[in-house]
Amino acid sequence: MTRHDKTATECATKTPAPDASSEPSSADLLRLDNFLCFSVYATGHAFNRVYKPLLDELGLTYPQFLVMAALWEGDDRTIGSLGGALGLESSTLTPLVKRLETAGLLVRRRDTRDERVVRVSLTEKGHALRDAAGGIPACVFEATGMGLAELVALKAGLERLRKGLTAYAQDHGEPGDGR
Amino acid sequence: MTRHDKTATECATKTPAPDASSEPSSADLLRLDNFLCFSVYATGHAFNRVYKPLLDELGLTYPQFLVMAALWEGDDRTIGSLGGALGLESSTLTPLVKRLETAGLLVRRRDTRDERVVRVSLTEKGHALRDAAGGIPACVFEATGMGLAELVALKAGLERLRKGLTAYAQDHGEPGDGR
DNA sequence: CCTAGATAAATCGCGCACGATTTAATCGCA
DNA sequence: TGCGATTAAATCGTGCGCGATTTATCTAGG
Repeated sequence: MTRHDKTATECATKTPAPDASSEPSSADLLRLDNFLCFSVYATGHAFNRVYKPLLDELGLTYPQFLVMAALWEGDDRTIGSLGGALGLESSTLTPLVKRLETAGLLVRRRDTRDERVVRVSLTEKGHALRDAAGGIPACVFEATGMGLAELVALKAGLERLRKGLTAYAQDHGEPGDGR
Repeated sequence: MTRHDKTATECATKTPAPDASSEPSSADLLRLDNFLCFSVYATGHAFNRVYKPLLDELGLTYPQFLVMAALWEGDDRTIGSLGGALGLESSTLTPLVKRLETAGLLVRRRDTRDERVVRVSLTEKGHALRDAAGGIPACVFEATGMGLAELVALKAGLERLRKGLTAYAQDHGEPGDGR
């Protein structure tokens, strides 16, 4: 109660007055098929369904695959660094990485310089998996049924969107410590 | 074992031979920042972070909000119909809808014509919530930091992509019952 | 030194999300 | 009519994903 967040009502007041008669009604604005966020949400699920059979062969889930990809790019990283790259919290990564360790793909050990941080590094098996995963991008590209140029443009738009949303969440989500 | 899926290796064979010296290497193809799927994945998380404080006021999670939006669009729907609209399984929806019922936003009752199906309909409170949610689209639009035209184009691209991925998953994911 | 605050992971509880299975009702067809 | 096949939800087990809290370690200030 004491906390004073920006409310939906506040935002609504910023909506330009409904002067233009051709403007969509508020009813329309709440239609599911108008939601960009729903497109993103559902496309994420669709990607997952394409990846699943491919990743099953490797014994990975999709988030696990992303962690492995991050490690193939740069080995011997901390949990925090992985979290930064993937946008995930330690509460998500810790158990996920432990599963990858159980699978023998990596090892976790505390940094000797600073015992707080955990360094994650690939095993031989973890490195080897990269070759097995080599065919996946081509598969997924084929699955999109779209041209390379379109996909590149789409990705650029998404990155812009992501940046905007992240900046906004930073400003409006955090409690008012304007540090 | 007996099942014979299309494997990543199979797909990989469709990859043009690594002859062209200017082609991106397989190493590049596995770079995280080249993954469109990662952009989609991370943008979904970013949307969630923007929605969370807004939906907290309504006492909804993001998937719950989508279900409510679907019901605002068309009330008295079955679990299956909701699943079709949102791309979710009954195993996801059943508990989610039960939580919305506990919150007093809707009621579930079995169809008298066909006792297998469950019909979900909004309560007074469920309808009323629509007004409280009215400001959200404007908030989210503001959060994107992008223009309307861009967002519309982005959504169109995503829908095309989703359609492609879904079609592919249908063909390649299902066991070979080409009935 | 040694303690107050900061920092990195880990832990806990909750809610998705799915595949596989189960339960219950309906349909089809001989 | 009756009984196998189909269909709709529900149930179960596993793995994300997050916020809030906890634990362990490090850093600064006195």
